[in-house]
Amino acid sequence: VVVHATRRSKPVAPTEEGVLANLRSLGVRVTTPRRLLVRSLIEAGAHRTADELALEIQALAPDVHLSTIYRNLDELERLGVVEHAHLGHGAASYHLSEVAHGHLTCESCGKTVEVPEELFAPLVRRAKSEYGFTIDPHHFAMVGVCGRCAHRRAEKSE
Amino acid sequence: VVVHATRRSKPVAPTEEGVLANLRSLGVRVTTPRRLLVRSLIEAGAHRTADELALEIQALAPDVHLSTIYRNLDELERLGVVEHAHLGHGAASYHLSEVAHGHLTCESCGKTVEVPEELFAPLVRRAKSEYGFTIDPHHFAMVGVCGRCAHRRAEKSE
DNA sequence: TTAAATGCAAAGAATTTGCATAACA
DNA sequence: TGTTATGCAAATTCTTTGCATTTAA
Repeated sequence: VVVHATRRSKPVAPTEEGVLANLRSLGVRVTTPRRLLVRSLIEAGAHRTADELALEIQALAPDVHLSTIYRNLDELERLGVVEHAHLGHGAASYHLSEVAHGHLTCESCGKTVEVPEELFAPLVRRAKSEYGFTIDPHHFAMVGVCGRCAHRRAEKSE
Repeated sequence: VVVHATRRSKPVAPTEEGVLANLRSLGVRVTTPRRLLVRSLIEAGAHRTADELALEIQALAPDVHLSTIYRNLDELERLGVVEHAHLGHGAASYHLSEVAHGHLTCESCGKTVEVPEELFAPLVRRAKSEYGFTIDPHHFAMVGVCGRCAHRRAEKSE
């Protein structure tokens, strides 16, 4: 479950045909599994594990194998069309590449909030100047506790 | 490999007997596997995967099983003596609980730099005020590229 | 027609669990 | 002595790989 916590001037929403045309231009063949994968990623509008994508795709084409999905996600990631992030202890989450953003994942309810990259700016800046380290703030989520769960916990302990 | 990038007033270094006494006081039995695990964690002074700990421990007591190490790490974590962090795609890293710190892990060379928690302060503050989200900055590393690797890459592309 | 992509089965890492046995307190 | 912890084997979860077959271009 992903809550989009930020309104920003959104890029033109990717379309299935647009993404596929892009793939064709990169010399990648357009196959049924790929078409369905792109479709699921667009419709998801959020993060999906390989397994979740498989379920959606297999509803339309039962033969598409999980390994094909993994292979295609890797391929699309190599091409810069897709990214994955680690939002917690379990499986990786995949989503179409868009405007850079970070992730806050609640340990308690599992929800992930997307936040604008600029929240990470001070951290990124200091890591660079003090440690020479260039942070990629997208790949691993910051984990913690969301407001609702914190509130619920506070009530419980009263 | 962990580079300690920060000098700070360090807490009293934990000793094997100290940690074990603490465990005893918590009603936990002191066994050979536990003693060796605590010893390895202290001597490591750094992050170790369960596997690495197993190798060190099995050099002294070959029968200690990896599952015992996982169970004990879980147990010690529940007691607050140990913490784990995800520094990249592979296995989790375990270390004794100490002063809170964050992790910067280089995707290129795999080295991890420990940085003081205060670097995360602005991010933590804004996540709290703008999204009601309480970040735990220790559990997942920020990944990126360290200065040395960035430098090496820059040279290569010249 | 032919290189690229697929489905399937099987392997692989990391971690967890069930259970009979061993050992701390 | 009575739990608690252990060793072992087997199961689980997530992901990758080898290979014969199919398919897009």
